[in-house]
Amino acid sequence: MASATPRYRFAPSPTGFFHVGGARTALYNWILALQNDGVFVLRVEDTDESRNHPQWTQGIVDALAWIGIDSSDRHFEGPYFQSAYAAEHVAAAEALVKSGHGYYCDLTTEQVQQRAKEKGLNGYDGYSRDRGLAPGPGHVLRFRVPEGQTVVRDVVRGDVEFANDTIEDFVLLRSNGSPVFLLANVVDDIAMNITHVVRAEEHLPNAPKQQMLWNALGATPPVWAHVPVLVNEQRKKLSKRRDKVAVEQYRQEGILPAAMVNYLMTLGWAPHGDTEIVPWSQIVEEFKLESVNHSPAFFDIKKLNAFNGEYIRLMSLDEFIAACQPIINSEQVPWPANRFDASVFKAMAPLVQTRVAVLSEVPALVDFLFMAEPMIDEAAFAKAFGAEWARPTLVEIATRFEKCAWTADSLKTEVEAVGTQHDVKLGKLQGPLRIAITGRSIGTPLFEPIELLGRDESLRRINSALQRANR
RNA sequence: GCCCCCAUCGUCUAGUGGCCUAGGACACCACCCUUUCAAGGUGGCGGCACGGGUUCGAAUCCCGUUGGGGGUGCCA
Repeated sequence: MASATPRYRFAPSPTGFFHVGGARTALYNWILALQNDGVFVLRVEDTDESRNHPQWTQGIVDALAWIGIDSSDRHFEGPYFQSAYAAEHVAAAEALVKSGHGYYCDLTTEQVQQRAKEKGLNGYDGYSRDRGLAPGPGHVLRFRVPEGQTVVRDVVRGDVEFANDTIEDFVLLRSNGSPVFLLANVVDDIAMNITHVVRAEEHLPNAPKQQMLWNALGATPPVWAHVPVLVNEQRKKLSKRRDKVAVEQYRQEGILPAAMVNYLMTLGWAPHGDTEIVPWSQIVEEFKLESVNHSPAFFDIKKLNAFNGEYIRLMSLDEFIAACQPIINSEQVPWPANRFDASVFKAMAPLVQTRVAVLSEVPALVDFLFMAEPMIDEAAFAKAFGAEWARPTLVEIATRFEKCAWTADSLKTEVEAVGTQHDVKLGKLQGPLRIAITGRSIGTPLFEPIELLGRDESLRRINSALQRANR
């Protein structure tokens, strides 16, 4: 038998943002498609056409592109929107009635619950199974769940057995005639020749129902794989309301796509060896669905940031500067655009590169160079000028700065000389100077930016700080 | 209620019966380096949920308990 091209479908719902959990599932599907020369099929899942906001679908495509899933690649197909197949969904339902797998029922939700309660059952009792009702207003179409058991062969979990009598005759068509998601999903998968369904574990309880539908529709069920969900610190499934889940947001804050991808891939799976920071090529080479974990993983932003810091430090200086551009040029930046100086930034870049975990931290390390006045941290200022040596030493530093050579090295030498005279270590002595120049008590090494700032402006800031301290 | 899944340091994981007095990473702590802060280096803290089996031998296999999570819609 000739083996067909494997087709992996990725089916996010159009919620207006792209979930990090979805990103990981997408990555799994994508890697599998690459490994097996298969196709990654993107189908946005919603049977309600009114929710097909093109910009949402585009947002998903963009987010996928950001993590390296390129819609122009030959392994990529789509995007499709589910409701485009609505007619086929209904046709499939009708076929199921003909073949005896479906039947109509006129009970309302309340009536179903009432009967279940009276009989001590869990769900629908099959009341209309043999009543031979015709389609009509108020009639839903239900699936006739057969006797026996359904075994879902799951690549990550092994065989999962469900006793069919614990599965009620579920609804296929609503009383208004519209297909439910479960049916639409299966019909689409069959129509698109999907061979592998790799999705989050929360869908596992639906798998037996879907598998029964595949069979009833005369198709061979796909290979199933239910991967563990991502959870928050409370061990609850990540949700938009409680947790930071939108990949767009991480992107905006300056998480590098490679770091995001690498981190995501260490959740529920691990590359060989003692290092977790590995190149994409190694991930593609080594990843195996079979070795994906069974238990939920906590999405740890701290660790993501640590990975990102690693990736930032792995970059060449030019790459780092290039990566900073979106942040540096964004409107969020505290300095006026016309004061920004690319050559100054370039000179600072090496000092900045080892000091940030995410790119959004970059502006705070260089902003004082591009602003007319540094933003003074009052608490830090008060503390730095609290020492009795603070003002006199800074006055001396200013005096020396007026005539010394204007290079970082000689600036440092001058400050050290003042320190020797007053018996204050450089580490402490630079405190008031740093506040005067940068407005903060921490930051990059000091003398390089002072050199960059120039003699006049540096002296002006020192004197301004001295005046402030005298108030 | 019913069904399903899960269980190794705080977190993410390695581990598929002897290589495990359980390895790595993040976080945390200490020290070194140092111009503050980082980065880097060195070291430290810290775990097989519990109880029964099976076996010469169990983190690894089986059963149970407990604990977590998910599903159970005429939502997707």
